[in-house]
Order: sequence, then structure tokens, then C-alpha cells
Amino acid sequence: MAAPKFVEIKQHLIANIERGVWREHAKVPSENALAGEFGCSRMTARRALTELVEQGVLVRSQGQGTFVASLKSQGSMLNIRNIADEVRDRGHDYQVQVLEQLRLPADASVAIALGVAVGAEVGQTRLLHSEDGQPVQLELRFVNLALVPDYLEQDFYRQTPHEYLSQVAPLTEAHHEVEAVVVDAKTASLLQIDQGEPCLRIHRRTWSRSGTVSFARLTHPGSRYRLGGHLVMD
Amino acid sequence: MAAPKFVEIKQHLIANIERGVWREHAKVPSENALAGEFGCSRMTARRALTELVEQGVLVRSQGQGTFVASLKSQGSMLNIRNIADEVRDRGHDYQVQVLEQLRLPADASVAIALGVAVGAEVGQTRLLHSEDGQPVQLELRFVNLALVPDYLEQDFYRQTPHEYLSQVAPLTEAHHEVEAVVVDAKTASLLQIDQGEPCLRIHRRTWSRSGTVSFARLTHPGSRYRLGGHLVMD
DNA sequence: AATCTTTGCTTGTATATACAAGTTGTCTGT
DNA sequence: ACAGACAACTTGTATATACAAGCAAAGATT
Repeated sequence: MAAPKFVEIKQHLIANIERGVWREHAKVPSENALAGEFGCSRMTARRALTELVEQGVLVRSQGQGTFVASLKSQGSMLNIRNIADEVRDRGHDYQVQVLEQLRLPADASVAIALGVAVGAEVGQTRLLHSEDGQPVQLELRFVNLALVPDYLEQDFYRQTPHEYLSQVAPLTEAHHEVEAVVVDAKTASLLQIDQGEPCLRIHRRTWSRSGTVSFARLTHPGSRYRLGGHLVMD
Repeated sequence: MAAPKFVEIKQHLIANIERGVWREHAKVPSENALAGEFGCSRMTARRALTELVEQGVLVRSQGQGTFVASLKSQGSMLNIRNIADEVRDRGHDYQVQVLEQLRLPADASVAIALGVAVGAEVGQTRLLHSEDGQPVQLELRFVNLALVPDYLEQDFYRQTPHEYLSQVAPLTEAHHEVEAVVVDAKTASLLQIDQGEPCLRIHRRTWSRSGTVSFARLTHPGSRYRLGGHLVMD
């Protein structure tokens, strides 16, 4: 099934930027020009541009035009990385415990997060990821089984949910939020921390072409984990 | 001059959420209902809702409706944003207290962070940023006075350090790390939180063409602030 | 040569309309 | 009581059109 027209336009623009057709501060075609080129309305072209402005890829000014912004994302915080790869890239040993792997009907909050109906069956997995024997992440994840019907059949001792999902429903989009929390006693025990110890909690929603695939809640002990990112303007 | 209609609608919705008319996960009026209520087109109402979704205030699902997301403040991880602009974009009032603004020789950790010699003079500023009267960020910043000699002459009640630095030493690069911490009693008091409450701490180093300009340590109450980001892959 | 006006382009805001797709509730038939 | 169909509601995508506001270039005037 074809992507919406505004998504095609976005992808075209991003491709041109990444290929170096337009460099930093270059002017991109106007709304009218893109409408002509793609055979669509100016409002549809405008939506593509507007979303790229929201994402920091473009900047625009009334009367002047639309230009390539200079900021590029780099670094692990800014990309969706596989926790196993992160740990191994640090030269450490990665271990995982699969705590839970089951099918259940979505409650209201899961349904909203995944964009499915309340009661729709979703896959729920809970994994404890460790680095050199010490827990660094408790991963609670809900997956849309309509899009990934074999999710629960996987052996997550052999590959992480992220690895599997990257194969069967490659990411096109992710949204995440990071907050500082104090966790409940059970979570503290799993992570092998004192209960008052602060944790980083990352809520991450990911999409593939077919829709919202996964909603994950990742909890990291504050003492053992930090997120990093490096932005370069070129 | 009146604000655009879509902005009025946004402000109305935000006001209702803040007043507690709608709590977390409450359903908000549909596009059609808002169009009727505000005497505008569905597309105008839709724009207001869409922007609030982009800002993380609302979440929506086709066929189900639009719901209130978490009420916590959000910062962007993908862009280096000015805290004053973040607060104002949420439709809130921004306040600042300048707690400290002085010149001092760099100790070892500051020297390393800024890439200057130990003992080199740096500018140190400490500001408390608030949103609608509530502290959301304690900013401790060290600035390389060799690159920004007039930094300490600025009035940071009138413009934030970020605004000033953007003018005189535009960013070319930034590195930041996010962690969850428990702060000391003094910081807890400044942020108006209990001492055991977790905080997000962002360490941010920024460069301009001439070198390392600034090192900032930003502390946010976990209960009032979260970072968000949206990535698109192709 | 300088200045002003006009024109053409751009983005910004807005409305009306249409159809697609998803969800939920109601009604009917078994 | 249950299942299926249908209606009504929702959000999602799209087009056409119109006017506002900002900017820059070209042309006219001094």
C-alpha cells in the first residue's frame, strides 16, 4: 500500500538532504513548486514541510522560503539502539532474563499508546538486561500483534525484541520521552538497587510503515546508566 | 490584534487541562465538536489538536478520539532549545532568578569540561528558571571567557545565557548526557521539591567555531519535567 | 544613482468539502 | 444471549480556494 502523499514528499526531501543535494542553509522548493512536482495540493506539500520543520530538519520564514537546518542527530540517545549492542560496544558482557512473555487484551493506556482498540490482543514482554552481571535496564514492552503476529513465538534469550522487530517491522519513526522516577519495591529489587534510588525511565513508541508497532517502558538505574548524545552542525 | 483561531483553541484546551477539567487520559472534544464550539472549520480545530499532539500534551487514535497525555513538562532532546522558549511555547509564563554571576578560576573538572587550563578565568552563572511560578530548571553554567569576554556583563533577567551565546558564539556542536539523580538539600530547596525526589540532570557541552564555549549542568525536578524526542528514519 | 512603487513570489491562516479508515453503540435476527 | 449488520461517531488524508502578511526583485521616477 502506498504511503500517504505527504509522507512521500517528506522522504524525497530528506533523501535530497542526506545525499547532499541540499546542504546546510540551502533553500528547498516552495510549497507551490512541490505541489506541482508531486501533483498534489499546496496544503499537502505544506504538511510535509511543516512536519520537517517540527522535526528540526527544516527552518522557514514567511516571505523568504524554506531552508535546510543544519542540525543532524548523532549518538546513541538520538538513535534507537539495541541494548545488547550498546553493552557490547562498551566492551562488556550482555545478559538477559526473560521475565514475562504473554498475550493479553490491551487496557486503556496500552490501547492509546499502541493505537489499537481496548481489548485488542497485544504481546507483552518483560526483560531484564544486564551488563557484566549487573542489571542496567528493565524493559516492559507492548507490541501490536496485528502487525507482528509471531512476536510471542520468539526466543528473546537469543535475540532482543528490538533485534526481532527491526527484522520484521523496520522502524520508520520513534517517539520517546525521558523522565526521572523512583520505582516500586519490586522493580528496585529486580534492578538490584535501593528503593529510593532514582531511575531514568524512557517511554518509547515506535512505528513502521504499517502502523504503531511497539510501546516500551525502559527503566535504568540512575547510578549505572546515563543517556548520551552528540549533535553536530555541519 | 487577536491571535489566530487555532492558537485560541490550543490555549483553551491547555487551560482546561491545567485547571483540572480534564485529567490524564481524559477524552477531549472531537474536531467536529471544537469546530462547532469555536465557529471554525474542522481543519482549524484539527490544527490546534495536531500541534498539541506534537507538543506531547495530547495523544490521539483514529476512530477512538483525542486524550490528555501526561501533564509533565517536556523538553526536546533533539534540539538545543532555549528554556524560556520551551516554557512560552507551552503557553506558560517564564520567570528567572539569577542566583550567581561571577568570574573565577577553573578547577580541574571545569577546565577539562571547557578545554581550558586549570586556573584560567571562566564565567560561572547559576539561574533558577520557573514555569508559572514553579521551578523547572536549575542551570549552572561555565563559560569560556576567552571566547565570550562580555558574558558576565549581560543581564540574564533580560535574556537567557542560551539566547546571548547564540548571538555571539553560534553553536556548531553540542554534547549532552542525561541521568537520573537525587540532589543535595540546597538544590532540593531551590527547586521546591523533597530531597528524596528524583531529578533529571543534563550535562551539556557546546562548541562554536572557535572552541568549547560553555558547559552547563541542568537539573530538572523529575515530577515536573521530561525530555521528549521524535525521530524519523528512512 | 537613489528612491519609491509595483509585481511576483513566498509562507501563514482559514474554510469548505470529500472520501478513507477505525471504533463504538444500537438494532435486528437467530 | 449472541452474532452480525448498520449507523454514527471519530481521526486521517486530501483538494480547492481565498485572503493576509512578508520579502525580494524589477521597473519607474526623480
